[in-house]
Amino acid sequence: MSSTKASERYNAPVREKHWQKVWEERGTFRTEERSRKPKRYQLEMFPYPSGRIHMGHVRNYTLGDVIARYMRAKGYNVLHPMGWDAFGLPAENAAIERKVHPAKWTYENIDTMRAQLKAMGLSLDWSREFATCDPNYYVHQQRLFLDFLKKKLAYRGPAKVNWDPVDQTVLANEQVIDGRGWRSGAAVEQRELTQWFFKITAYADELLRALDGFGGKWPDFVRTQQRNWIGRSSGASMKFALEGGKLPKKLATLEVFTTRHDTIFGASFMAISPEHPLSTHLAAKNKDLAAFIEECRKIGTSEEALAKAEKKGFDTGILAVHPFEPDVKLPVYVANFIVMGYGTGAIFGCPAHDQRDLDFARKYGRPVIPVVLPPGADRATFAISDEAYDGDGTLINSKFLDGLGIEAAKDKIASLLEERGIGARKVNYRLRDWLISRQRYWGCPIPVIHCETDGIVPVPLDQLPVTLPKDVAFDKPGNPLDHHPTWKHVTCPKCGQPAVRETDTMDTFVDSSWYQFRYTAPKAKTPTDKRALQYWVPVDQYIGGKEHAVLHLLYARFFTRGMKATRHVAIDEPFASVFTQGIVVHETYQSENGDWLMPSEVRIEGEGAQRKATSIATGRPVTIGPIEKMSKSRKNVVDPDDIIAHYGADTARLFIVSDSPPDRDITWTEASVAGAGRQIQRISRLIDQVAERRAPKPNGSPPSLGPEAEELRRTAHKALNTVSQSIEGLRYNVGVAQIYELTHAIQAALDKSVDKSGDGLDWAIREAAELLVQLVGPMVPHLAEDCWERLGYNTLLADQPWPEPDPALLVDDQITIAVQVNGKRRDELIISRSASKADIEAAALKLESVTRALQGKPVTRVIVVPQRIVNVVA
RNA sequence: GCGGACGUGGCGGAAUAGGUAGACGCACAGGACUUAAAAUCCUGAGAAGCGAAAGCUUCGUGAGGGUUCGACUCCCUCCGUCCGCACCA
Repeated sequence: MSSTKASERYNAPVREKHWQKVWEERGTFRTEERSRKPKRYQLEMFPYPSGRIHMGHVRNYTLGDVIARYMRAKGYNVLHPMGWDAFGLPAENAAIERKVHPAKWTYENIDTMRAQLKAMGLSLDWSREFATCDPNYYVHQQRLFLDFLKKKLAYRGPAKVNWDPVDQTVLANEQVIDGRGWRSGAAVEQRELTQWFFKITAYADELLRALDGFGGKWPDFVRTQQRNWIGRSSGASMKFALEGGKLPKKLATLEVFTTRHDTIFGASFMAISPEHPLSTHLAAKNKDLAAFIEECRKIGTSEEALAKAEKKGFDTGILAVHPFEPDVKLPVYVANFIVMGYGTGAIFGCPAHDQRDLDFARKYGRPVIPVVLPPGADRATFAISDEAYDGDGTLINSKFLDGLGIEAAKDKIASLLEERGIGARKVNYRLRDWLISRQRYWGCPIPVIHCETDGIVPVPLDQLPVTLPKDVAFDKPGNPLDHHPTWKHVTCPKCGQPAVRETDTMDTFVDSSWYQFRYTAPKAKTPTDKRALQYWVPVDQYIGGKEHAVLHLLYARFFTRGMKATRHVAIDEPFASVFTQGIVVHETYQSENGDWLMPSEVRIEGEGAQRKATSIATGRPVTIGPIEKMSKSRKNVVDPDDIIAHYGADTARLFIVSDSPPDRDITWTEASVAGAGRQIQRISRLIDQVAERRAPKPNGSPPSLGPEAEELRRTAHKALNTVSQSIEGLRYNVGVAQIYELTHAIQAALDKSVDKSGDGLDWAIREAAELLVQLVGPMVPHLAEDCWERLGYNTLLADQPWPEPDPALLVDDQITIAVQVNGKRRDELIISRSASKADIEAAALKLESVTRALQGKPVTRVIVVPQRIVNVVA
């Protein structure tokens, strides 16, 4: 490059700090409190303050920031807040392992991470920041809890937990490894505790039905997974009389829930859960059964473990009488794959038409009677081997049901059950109530008091918040709140007698179930502020990880309904639109002795099959492993700070938005980051060259333009159109590709025209360059701001309205369409956009390439799709 | 085990109301600039084959089948990878 200025490198780290200061000083991203503008609530899932931000955060917040900045430019009053999901298990682990108080650990992490996020140049309104561990936040959550309690949306009930007998503590499923506590190594037991629940099942049907209205706004997979999670199934309850043992009256009939009551004549056994009252009753007098149940307990509480376990049963010797064939008696087993939490915790087994039942029947030698004949199958020869048949068909071997279809048979059985009073049509849900009790310190205290005389007493509102004691010890096993010397001892607010506080804290999913509302009025004296809510909710676009597809998003949906029932909000659904991003993945590296190495500790040479890695520290060879999700355990992490310090935040941001579609996983590679860094420099240089031209600012209507200038304008306006659409559709990678094409076009124009006047090229270059700067603004905001200044403006780019494309420049008069012969492309045709079918056909048939491909065969048909394609069929 | 998604050159990806597959970028090769290197710019390229060249032919979107004038796109079967499974967040 000829000029000295144009060859100067853009010093991103320095300029980024400058612009961040300018934005902060001017309060550029402060949300307007009172505004006539339309609102836009842009939210990304807030982070858990684990220590330092990771690339997943960088991705999440970059994706959101692009929209937030774009919407701001589009004239919206944007709410784009940030806070901290600050309660949770890792803080307590740190307390145990490093003897740091959870609060200290958490707030130090928050300080670190806040500084890191600020270095990313996000357009956040930091004045609304809060942490969920702050009593100013959780006081409102306690109030919500009490309101839920009043409405019976919160209640106490029994639940099974993983109990570590050595650590005297409840374990999370992820803390149970192969049936043992992760810290103590002790065999984990199951204990039944009285726990707090939220009554999410009260809204099961509503939560399910509302999903239908999310089409196009929520990812389909999230909707499907939530549907499956709620798991509505309509079937029937059915009572079986029991024989063969002295059973108390309550246990003498066994009720099951089934969705396949049509297959009742194929029933060959009964199975009940190890936790079923009948199991417990029988085990009291049967040591072998008690041992079996004990064995089942060791499988754990997770559904996954239960499903993977080998199916086992224990014959109780009790028999169940078939409701429609009194002579048929079915043995009752206790089986490890029957879950107490679903239906009634008991089933009848029909091996021919259910795979699990079939596996069980084969194992325990129960008969397999087919009762549904597949269409076209021969009744005489149809048999079940090792695969159950769960398809459609006609009933056989089923007395009065024979010949009926499945639905008709279900209907008949259900009617009979109801007539005889031994069952009924029933809708069942897989969804269970939300267990919110946690026997942990670092969570929101549940604000109730247990009194011997008055029972459960809510803490009076004027005594909220119930704050966590600061002086806690983590050296003893168990819940620190429980063995704190004074904290739990209080007087009953009702009778004044000594009483104890609830020492359970809330699941941290509660904290994140309503934070989206708190941002709209973070300092309000009540949980929410009506006026602020009215303007801001719902969240217009929520962005976060796929792993939250069910739990977090479903809980927040439930909580919103609960808050509506308790008059804290007026809407049902918190998130109008949801987007789930992919994860950030990276290669893994292992030294000879199997230790994992960080990417920064490895030197890579060569490429393809020749690619080799060595340890920088030792010079020894390193094995390059598969590409996996970035994780501390695999050490395949790249610290965002290092990237920002070296290349600048814009490079990290550009890397995030180029190439990979936001919803797919993105592979972090050093080469691609360096590539993004080069693009930053390229744009910077380009703008310098344009600025040096001192071309007129493109105010008013364009001068008369030569063909090159006209072409450049078309390219620029098409890019503007594509980029706008790509941002709105969260397909940034497509927009970035357009931006690169635009930079090429501008560069080519710059190289072409020197001192030529009258063709308006300088004018077009100037216009294209300004558009380019505006288009990259949401993605690489610091660079864009810098370029805007270099183009001679003393305004902030962040305050500029988003440009509008000239529609006339978006459509070409001449277009190229493909010409096929028998479906194979043989040529192309440049033709007027408005060409008729006949014109296109005639033009195509005249082509020599078409004649040649036809090889003299007569044309039978010509398919013409105007503006797209012509296909000559011979 | 159950539920859900994804699969396109060496790599990330583009093209979906079924209509020119491989835009754009990375890596690579050649060239320009340079004493040299870095940086930068230009050019090339899916694979195989034919041709001196312009160019032409065939094959190609995880595998196999189907629908269609035409399939990355729709349907069926299979394979692989990833995510969730209720106390991680």
